[in-house]
This record gives sequence, structure tokens and C-alpha cells, in this order.
Amino acid sequence: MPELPDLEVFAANLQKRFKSKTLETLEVKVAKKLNVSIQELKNTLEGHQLEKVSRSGKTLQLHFKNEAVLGLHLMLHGELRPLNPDEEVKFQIVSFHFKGGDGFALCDFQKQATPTLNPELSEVPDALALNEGYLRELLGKKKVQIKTLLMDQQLIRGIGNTYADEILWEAKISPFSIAKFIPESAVNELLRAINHVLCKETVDIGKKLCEALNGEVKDFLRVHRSDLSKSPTGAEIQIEKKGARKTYFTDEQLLYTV
DNA sequence: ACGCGTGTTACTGT
DNA sequence: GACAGTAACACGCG
Repeated sequence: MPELPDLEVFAANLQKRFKSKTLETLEVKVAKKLNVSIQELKNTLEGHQLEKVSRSGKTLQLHFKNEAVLGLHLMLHGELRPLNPDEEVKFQIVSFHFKGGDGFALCDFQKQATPTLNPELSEVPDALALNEGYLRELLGKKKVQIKTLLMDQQLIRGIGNTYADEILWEAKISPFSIAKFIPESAVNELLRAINHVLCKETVDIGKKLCEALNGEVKDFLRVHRSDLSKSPTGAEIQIEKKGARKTYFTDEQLLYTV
């Protein structure tokens, strides 16, 4: 259940561990979300060298030397696990066995994690590739709550429930603010917060996880955490439910509704 | 035991 | 068309 910073770290660690290795066997256990046949996937990727691993929005991307790309979306519960020769990995969706014996699997007990061969590249900007003009124009025409906008993958890719709260706290904007009423100075602050929060978390989580391919790190979150009652600056953290998700915020954040 | 859950999609209703 | 709310997916975890 990773968000953007975690995925950044996993991508880097996958690359460190498997770059330049040749994919010997690819095993598909669950194909219901796969966009091509198992055979086509195997034919396309087996025997080819892994060149690079990147993150785009909420997907990991495995780039192979033959130009093929495999996108992996972990959804809510997906996780990467190193392969262990002694025991079968549980809840496997697909596994990658590299020449030399090392490998990893994508697992998801809920079977929602999604591998996609050669995903279409998106027009929607990644959260770490936003420019001020785009964000200002986007916010100016939307009357949704700002948190909803930040999490809308059709508008900005990569921000989920946790980091939307973290970013909005950093920017001192209430998650319930209506996008079009947020003044220009606050939009600038929001852009700064998006970059700052996501980059800082990537560094911190990277240090904590070291070479790991999975694991949840909440240590560096400042408001979206059930074990905290106050923000770093001492304000009481408030929690509001929106459907199945929770929003964490404080009254340090300004509400723009007109 | 019971409630919770870092996501997406489909569908309803205003 | 824009937007809000809900269920379903399917099961481990504390």
C-alpha cells in the first residue's frame, strides 16, 4: 500500500538489485488484471535484460533493453517480495526470475495489483513534474475540494490519501477548501509543499528502508497518523471521515470557500 | 473479535 | 457535464 515516496524508494532499490540482469523466467499466477495474454507477456520479456526501473504516478515501470516496459500498480495491498528458493511466496500475482537465481514477486492477497505491458504514456503530469502555470489554471476552474483534486489521478498523478493530508498541512491550506477560491499566493505555497513533502519523504523513507523492496514507514508523517494527537507546531489534529478514508488536519490550515 | 485499510472503478443521485 | 457519495474488490492485521 505504498504512495509516491515509497514507490520512489522501491523503484530505486529494484534497479540497484536487478539492473542489467536478464529475466530468465516470468511466472504469472493471476492474470485477471493483465492487459495481454500470459504467453504474450512471456514472449515479450523473457530473455531480455532489465535496463531501468522508474516510477510514474503510482506505478512502477520496469524498462527492458528491447524497449518493452512493464508497469506494476500495487493498488491498496500489493507488495514486492524477494524470492526465496525454499518457500513459495504467498499471494503471488507475477514473479520475475533472473539469471543467476535472484528474483522478486508482486503479491497481493486481494488480487488487485495490476501488471500492464507497455502502458500508454499519460498526458497527465506527475506530482513531481508540476509547473506553476498548470496548477494555477487547474485550480482556477475546479470547484471540488482541494484534497479531492490533489488525489484525482486524471489531473495530477501520484498523490494518495496520506500525502494529500501531509501536503495540505505543510501548505497551511484546509483540505476542505474549494480549489478555485485558493488565492494565488497559496497556490504557490501548495506547489512548494507538494515538492518539498514528497522529496523529503522519499529521502527519509529511503534511509529507513535501506535496500528493502517493501515495508511501510510512517515515522516521518506529521499529521496523517493515528498515534499523534498534535501537529509538530502543537495544534490538535482533527480527523474527519470521507467514505472509507480519513482526513487528518488541524486548524492551522486556512479554509477558502468564497 | 471486530474494525480498519497509502486505490480504482462503476454506478447512483443532485 | 460537474460533483459527491457508496459499494465492490477479498483478506490480513492489531
